[in-house]
Amino acid sequence: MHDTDFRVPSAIREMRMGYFKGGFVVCCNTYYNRIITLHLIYHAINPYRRYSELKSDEKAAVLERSFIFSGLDDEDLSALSGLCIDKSFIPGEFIFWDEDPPEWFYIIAEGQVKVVKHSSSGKEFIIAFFGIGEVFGEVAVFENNPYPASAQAVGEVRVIGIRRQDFSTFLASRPQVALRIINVLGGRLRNAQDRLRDFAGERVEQRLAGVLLMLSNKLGSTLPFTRQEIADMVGTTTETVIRLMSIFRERGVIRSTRGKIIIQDRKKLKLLREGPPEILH
Amino acid sequence: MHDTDFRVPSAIREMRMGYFKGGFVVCCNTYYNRIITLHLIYHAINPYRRYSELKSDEKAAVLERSFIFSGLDDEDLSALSGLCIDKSFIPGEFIFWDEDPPEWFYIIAEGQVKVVKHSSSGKEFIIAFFGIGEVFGEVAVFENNPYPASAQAVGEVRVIGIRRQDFSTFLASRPQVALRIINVLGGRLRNAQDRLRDFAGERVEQRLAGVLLMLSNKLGSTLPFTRQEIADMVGTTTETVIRLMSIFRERGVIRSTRGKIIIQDRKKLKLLREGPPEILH
DNA sequence: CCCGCTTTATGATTTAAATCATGGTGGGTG
DNA sequence: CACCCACCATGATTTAAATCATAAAGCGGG
Repeated sequence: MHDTDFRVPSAIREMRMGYFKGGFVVCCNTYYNRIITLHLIYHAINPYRRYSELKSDEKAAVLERSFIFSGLDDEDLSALSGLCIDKSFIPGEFIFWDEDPPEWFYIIAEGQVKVVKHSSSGKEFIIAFFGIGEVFGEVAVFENNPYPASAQAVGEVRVIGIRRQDFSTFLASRPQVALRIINVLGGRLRNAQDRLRDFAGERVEQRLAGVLLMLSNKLGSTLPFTRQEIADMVGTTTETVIRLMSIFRERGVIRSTRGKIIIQDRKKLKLLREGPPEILH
Repeated sequence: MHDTDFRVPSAIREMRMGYFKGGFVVCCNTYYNRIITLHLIYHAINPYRRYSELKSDEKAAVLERSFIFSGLDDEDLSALSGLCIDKSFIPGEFIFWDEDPPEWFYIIAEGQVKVVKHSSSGKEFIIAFFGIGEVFGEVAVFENNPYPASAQAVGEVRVIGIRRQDFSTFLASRPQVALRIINVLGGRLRNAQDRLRDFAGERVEQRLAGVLLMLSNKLGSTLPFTRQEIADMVGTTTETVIRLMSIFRERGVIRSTRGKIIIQDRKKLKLLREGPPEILH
């Protein structure tokens, strides 16, 4: 692990006034005669980051692997890859921050990225995980509004970035790419709305089951997450996740080791997501 | 209300048994040897609905008023309006159901539409309200997946519909419309993610304040909703909303009459949304 | 190999909100 | 007009989950 290790929630919990802690600056803000705590978290810039390590054809290969650009012909691909730069990030480093101006649009070449938001009380909520070939930061870029959330590297990450303006002009003359983007956005919107419904109506047990299923659809049956991270995705506390996971384990739904969860029985998990077990009695 | 035949939502089709209760039909379905109760709602079809009441240029006028199509020239507008039909719906009637195949893409010409989802326990959750000039059902259409939620008329509603296939071909050659749609989807995605964060991290009081603010941004300071509807948007119970609204009223944040809420003090509402009052002590 | 730190684990207590219960109110309708 | 029904209101009770507390198990580094 590098010397810059970022753990947000613990640092924020007891904050009242601005201070530095573990690479972060945590501050408070007065607003309408009341004190509202805001957390602005700075991060150290990776001193070893280098640009333009990938050759143009390597970039094109990455672009081609992504859903959005996979339909382009060679000419368009090379034109686009000429616009790209690549950046690498160390584990835990933030690629952009909530409220940052939307300069870049990113495609993941290597590693995984989590997109998070912090509630007013400082709790972290993981909106999404993205893997190789997926894009992120796109909403802000297309709307030309500040990023609506922060993006953080999970493990070593290498991304390809395209400037907002360059991408807009590229897009204006490629309707098929625009249609792909509409597809991606539609899928994400649907996903977000499903989760919304779950949050509004369902119990934590069901939401947990839903998140585990969603993750295993994406990553297979072995999930490299701690209970803490799962809790941040489900929107609950670590203790509650640990308790429920213990129950799941007793019932043979999952197995787990430190920092890893193995899903053993997807059928049972689906049942848990669907209905309250009380119906059985 | 007119009593006529039912249109059966596709989710109901594979149900085994069911019974009526207070306007609902409660169905049971066997699934992995367990009984899961689903509450699905039948509705009457408006027997008086007529098609093609609007003339072509009236349709064009509606299209032009919407954000998505406002940039089109007259030629495109008239081409598009030729593809449209219009339908009217009575209060409470469903325009489409969750899981229905996505045949139509709609623009609201008159009235308001709410998009809802039902949780596995049958509770309704209102995902969004749309007014004149706004589109809905678009996610399903672009993805060619079943509608992810149901759309229900609030009051008398008239919509303009475009067939999925027609719209796709129209879109393929109009990148500027595609860009508009990307914008709209982006905004909705951002909105959904904000709400997700709120649901995960914040207390009901804050979520209620957030929903009231969101609605008043859209509709002005007089909101034509019952406590029940607000509860469905916040994802809580009617009683809780009534209690909190009473407190809000005592504090001078809102006034209300039957089925109507008047926002008196937006600043206080913003405070309520932001932070837990405990910080004061 | 020990020390410190993160993760996992589990019990006890508290609390926010759901649920249950009961009653008032206003507005439309036969 | 009286009746019903949807809406608003409030109290009492229950419950799911957060919070508080404590500790064991893994793992990594000096």
